Amino acid sequence: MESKTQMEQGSCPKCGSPNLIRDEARGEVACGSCGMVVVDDIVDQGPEWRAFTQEEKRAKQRVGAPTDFSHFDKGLSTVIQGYRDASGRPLTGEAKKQMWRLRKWQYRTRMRTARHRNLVQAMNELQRLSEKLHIPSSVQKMASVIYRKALDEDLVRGRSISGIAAGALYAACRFTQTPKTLKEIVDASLRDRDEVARGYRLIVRTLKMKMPIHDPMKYVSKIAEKAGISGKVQGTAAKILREAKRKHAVMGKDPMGVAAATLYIASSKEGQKITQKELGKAADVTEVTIRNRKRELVNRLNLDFD
DNA sequence: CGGAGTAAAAGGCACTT
DNA sequence: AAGTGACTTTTACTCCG
Repeated sequence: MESKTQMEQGSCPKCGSPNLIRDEARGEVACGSCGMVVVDDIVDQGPEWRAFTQEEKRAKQRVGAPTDFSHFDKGLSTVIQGYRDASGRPLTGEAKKQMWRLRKWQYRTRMRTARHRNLVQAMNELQRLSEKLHIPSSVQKMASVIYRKALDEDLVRGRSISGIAAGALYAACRFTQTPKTLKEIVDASLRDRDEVARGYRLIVRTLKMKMPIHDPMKYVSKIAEKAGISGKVQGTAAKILREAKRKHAVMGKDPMGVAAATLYIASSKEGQKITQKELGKAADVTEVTIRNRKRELVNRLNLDFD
């Protein structure tokens, strides 16, 4: 990841130095002399470009850090504190009570706006990811509900919004059996695999989500479409897969590999041969994996295979 | 070239410390 | 968060038709 920094117009409000540095990667402008962060909410939401093909998308894609709202009040807010007046005398009675109420409300509104800003950012990220990955809006909605819950459970504190958001989206996909791999989401995300996976795991654990088992069936049509395989072959593949599931031959294996292998068997059975290489490319697995799954399936299901 | 198969390296994941 | 161990996939290679 590249971290671009450049000089910025203006001067530091704290020390007056004109030596301001703009850091794109962190999304902030800081003073080069005293280090004070002057602006920390440079907006960098989704991409400003458009792409019409996957290749173009991949080529144009860059990585940039999201807006950092860790200082949601930009360090400028005043905290009403102490029970003394301006000249240092202790407050009494009515004034003290009033002060307490003020503080309470200030605290509440502050929390609310913090939460609100966090949500705005998270929703933007969910929107961006969903669009990029062509995720149905119902699933996106579910992801935002999950994110809200995660926020209420205080799971986001100390972690990145985009990481938890990507985790929530993956959770929504798994829950609704939407065929998206973790890898796909990670590739679209600003965060790395570890972070997204961690977020996902955390969400599943704390929200006690009961995930349906990863069903290779869901990937059959997806891979078939990508590889240009006919519906007839898909049907045959589905039949093989059902039988395989009945014999518990698919557990613990990469669902993509299993789906690709059944499609391979089905297509040669139907006389519409497709190479393992092509199939592997569509399913994002290697030929070896397809071979291994294929061998396993042929053995377990006693299929006759030339 | 497409495919079968294998050993070794590398990659998840569920677990502990 | 880093280490461990069982397990899976990938890499790289050989051999076959």
